Amino acid sequence: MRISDLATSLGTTAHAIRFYERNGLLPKPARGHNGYRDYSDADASRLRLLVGLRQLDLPLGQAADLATLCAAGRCDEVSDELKLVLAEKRRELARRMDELRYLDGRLAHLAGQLAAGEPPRPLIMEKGGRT
Amino acid sequence: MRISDLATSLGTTAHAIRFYERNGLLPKPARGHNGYRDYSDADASRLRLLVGLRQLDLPLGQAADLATLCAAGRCDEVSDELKLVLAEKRRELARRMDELRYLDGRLAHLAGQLAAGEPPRPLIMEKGGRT
DNA sequence: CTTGACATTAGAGCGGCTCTAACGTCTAAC
DNA sequence: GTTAGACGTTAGAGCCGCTCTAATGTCAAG
Repeated sequence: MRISDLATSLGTTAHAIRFYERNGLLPKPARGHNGYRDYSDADASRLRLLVGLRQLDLPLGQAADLATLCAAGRCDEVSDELKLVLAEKRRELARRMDELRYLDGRLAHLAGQLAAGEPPRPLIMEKGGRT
Repeated sequence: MRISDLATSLGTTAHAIRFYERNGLLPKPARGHNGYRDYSDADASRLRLLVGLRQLDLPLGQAADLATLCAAGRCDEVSDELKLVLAEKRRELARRMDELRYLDGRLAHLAGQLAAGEPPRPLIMEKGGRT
């Protein structure tokens, strides 16, 4: 299987796959007589796991480590690790959502001020303003 | 006013301020006899606006442009521009929140599967799997 | 034979800082 | 007068995760 077929089938790009390989996150695949990368099914499922974990927004290094572990036949350990990782990820996500909600509140407030012709106080201080 | 006083008073860092200057986003301030940067009140309020806009998560370049415009005495134009920018930003924020919610749903689902001892299907395919 | 789509590589670029190294200068205490 | 420690200066590398480019090679179809 060639690189862009693999990329397409997993919803990523050939560029990204080469990037992973360059950075040692994927093993170097076999090469055809022309030098093109030739991916086995095992290569493909390893990459599928990596891509899947990335889609869960795990850091690339962590995703790669887990994919490696699973490729080494220790998928059970991956599952255990994943339980912890997912829980932490959800907490992080909750924090992030709070931040976004807070920011949206600020934007809404500011937009209201601007619409009413008020000066956006937190941003612009009047020249002579004493307080 | 020296750089780290300014930084502290605006909730940013001396590093960041120098970074802005290096990249032409802020004018070069006066220097004391020792070569230290010496910021005027006008410098400070310009930076305050820049920092404030950054806290609204506007892109740095855009924040700097608006701060420059306001420093040039055209704060009214800034207000007008800001109305549009904020509206777009809120739409972007809404999209982002949707993404996070979707991701959280996936994580929750997957965590449930793992807790039940099921294989995390979208990630790991069985060897002999025919479908 | 040509066209066009694929492949190869190393390396730069993105945003927005953050940090480092290697150095100069100020202030206060002794 | 000297010393310690907190500040300042600079240019440049590092972070993340790609994304894109340039310059070149290979292949299948018409």
